[in-house]
Amino acid sequence: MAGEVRQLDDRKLAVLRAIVQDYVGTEEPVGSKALVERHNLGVSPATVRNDMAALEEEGYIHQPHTSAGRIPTDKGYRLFVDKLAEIKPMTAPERRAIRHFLDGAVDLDDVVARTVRLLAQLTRQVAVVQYPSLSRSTVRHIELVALAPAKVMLVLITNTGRVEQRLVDCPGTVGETLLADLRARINVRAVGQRLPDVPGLLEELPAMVEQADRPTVTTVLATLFEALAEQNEERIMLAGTANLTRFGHDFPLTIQPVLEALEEQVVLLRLLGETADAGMTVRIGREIAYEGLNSTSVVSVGYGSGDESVAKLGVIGPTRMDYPGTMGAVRAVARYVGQILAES
Amino acid sequence: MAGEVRQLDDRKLAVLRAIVQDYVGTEEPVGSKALVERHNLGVSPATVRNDMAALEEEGYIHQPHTSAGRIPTDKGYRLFVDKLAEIKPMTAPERRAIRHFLDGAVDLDDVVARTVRLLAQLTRQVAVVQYPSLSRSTVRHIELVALAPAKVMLVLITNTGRVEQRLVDCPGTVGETLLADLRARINVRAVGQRLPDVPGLLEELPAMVEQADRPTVTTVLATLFEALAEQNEERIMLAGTANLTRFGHDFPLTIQPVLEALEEQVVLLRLLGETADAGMTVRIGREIAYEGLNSTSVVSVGYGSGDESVAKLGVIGPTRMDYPGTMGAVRAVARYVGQILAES
DNA sequence: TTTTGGCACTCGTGTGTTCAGAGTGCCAAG
DNA sequence: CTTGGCACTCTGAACACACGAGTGCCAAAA
Repeated sequence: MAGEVRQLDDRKLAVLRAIVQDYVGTEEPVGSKALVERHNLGVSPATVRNDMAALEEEGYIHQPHTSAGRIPTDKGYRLFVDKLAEIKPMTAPERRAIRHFLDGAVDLDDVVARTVRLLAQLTRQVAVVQYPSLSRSTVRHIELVALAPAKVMLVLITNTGRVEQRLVDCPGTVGETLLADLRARINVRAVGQRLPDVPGLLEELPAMVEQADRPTVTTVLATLFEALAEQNEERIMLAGTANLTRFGHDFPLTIQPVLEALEEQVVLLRLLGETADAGMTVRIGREIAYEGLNSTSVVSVGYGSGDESVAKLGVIGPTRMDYPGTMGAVRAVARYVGQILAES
Repeated sequence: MAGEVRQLDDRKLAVLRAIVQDYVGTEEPVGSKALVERHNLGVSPATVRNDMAALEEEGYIHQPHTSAGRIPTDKGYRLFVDKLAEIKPMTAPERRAIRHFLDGAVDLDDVVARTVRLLAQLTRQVAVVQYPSLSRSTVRHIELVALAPAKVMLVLITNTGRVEQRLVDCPGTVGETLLADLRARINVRAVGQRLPDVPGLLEELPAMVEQADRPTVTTVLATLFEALAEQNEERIMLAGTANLTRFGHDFPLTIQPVLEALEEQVVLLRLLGETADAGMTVRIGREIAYEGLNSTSVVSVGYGSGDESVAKLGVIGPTRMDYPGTMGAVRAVARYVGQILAES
């Protein structure tokens, strides 16, 4: 085959870039004449028309009706994002605003709440932030408290500031000595470890205590493991749904499936879950597995306290979105949230 | 004045009722002819027209344009709700479905989540459920745990299953004896009490410990009081926003302010807060204080584990909603949630 | 006094027509 | 390969027009 992807010369790429930029700006199909007027391409409309024909042939753009301008296709946006666009860095005032906005947060809930609102405001789209998930974070402290002779409260504190507690009904009375011993043994092994690794590190514990205490220890550990494994606890926060009103002109049809998708935590979690661990992920239109979101694009990225990403955040908007700007905002916000988490 | 509210005779009321019912069903202005056809009023269209003129005179209905049918005004809906409508009880299968749907809940979060989804589905509108609020509930247990020499974790467990925890930085080292003493004293006084009453009951505590420990005790208590008072923690859960797409035909204009309002937890909290403690509250259109919701109606009611209402839940929909049905669903769901909470 | 039928009037909606403008594709010349 | 010219297509706005639903009013009937 003479090149499965026919090579597009530079000018054609420039034309595509211009089309994307103009269409994102005006929301209207863009014609050859308007193009040469707004961008100094140094060629005539006729030339641009030829290029457009080629681009359409390759599936990067298409026209709604015969006598209309061109609109980028999903494939066109894809090429734009991959090859033609630079992530737009935030301006200094914007960075200040972000910092200022996030610095006021008092606890983890507040950090997430502020982040999601900020992101929605910055991008003027729908923002989604996943709570720092247990499975990626590490143990800061594990506490055992006797509430009654055979009742123990277990508290798990993670490095992301999350606290989980469980009540444990033990098979027999639990002495304060045993509890203190257990507490010490658990913490010395678990603190600083990633949550999924903890069970493995505590396997040997039952064997280390007196025969009589084993059932108790096993019970406590079982509850702890359960708390550690609790994947259901992956929560998500949403903001900016009002921005959906700026979606398109053909309203209810476009917006309803999106609203429905946004109500399904499961869908959103999977959406964020598919984000690459490193770098930013952009999914465009049909690339999105969930059908209801087929006319949207998702820009998402991981964030975390160290270099490690502990959760994801992102933005959902129309495929016709300002990719460079959105990507810049998403990246910047993720960074700052990471810093905030690291500090606390 | 010869009666500031002119008496409307029975037939006029029947006409109003018919207008409301038809308009809710068809979403289109209803004319005199259509009315006599669908409801057997036993009079001619001309008579109905006279009644309509009277109703319009009194402000219960109005016509969008000269040659159109009539639409109920907020005042008309108000009269309908107050005098003309009976709350529609749930059918047996519906009740079974509600019960079945809510019975699977595993914890408080889950109860609220299921409730709000159920309500949205049942009414096909936007549902709002407030978490059982701290201020109405009572203390089940308060726990103090030493995490470090001068660091104490405070855990507050309420009868509604809610858990709040706080880290306390103490002015000096905290001995285990002091902590145990404090824990016992606090619990003996606070357990079973309503949250707002607790501070008053613990006032005397600092005076009961040794001089040297007073700062510590004061600090711990301050944090506890803060947690108790935390009104911000009044959380809300939302579902059914996709139902907004069935709002009206003049889309973005109607829906945007509503979406914005729904994002403001504060607005929703105030909205629910204004619900009467006993009985169901229906607010219609302009009766709602918040401007963005002026073209909606809110049906809300308190729910709780005992006779006591601990929180509110409700539904937000277009003023043109099926009031009897919505009120029936809201009442039924509130009852069942109350039962579920009482059981757990 | 209330109800009813009749009638003229109003006005929104849907339909068809026209027209201008934007945009294209193609072709032949530069 | 680029460009200007040209014929062609198609949308959307503007306009006219007829239809029909619905009204208000009035005089007669109950």
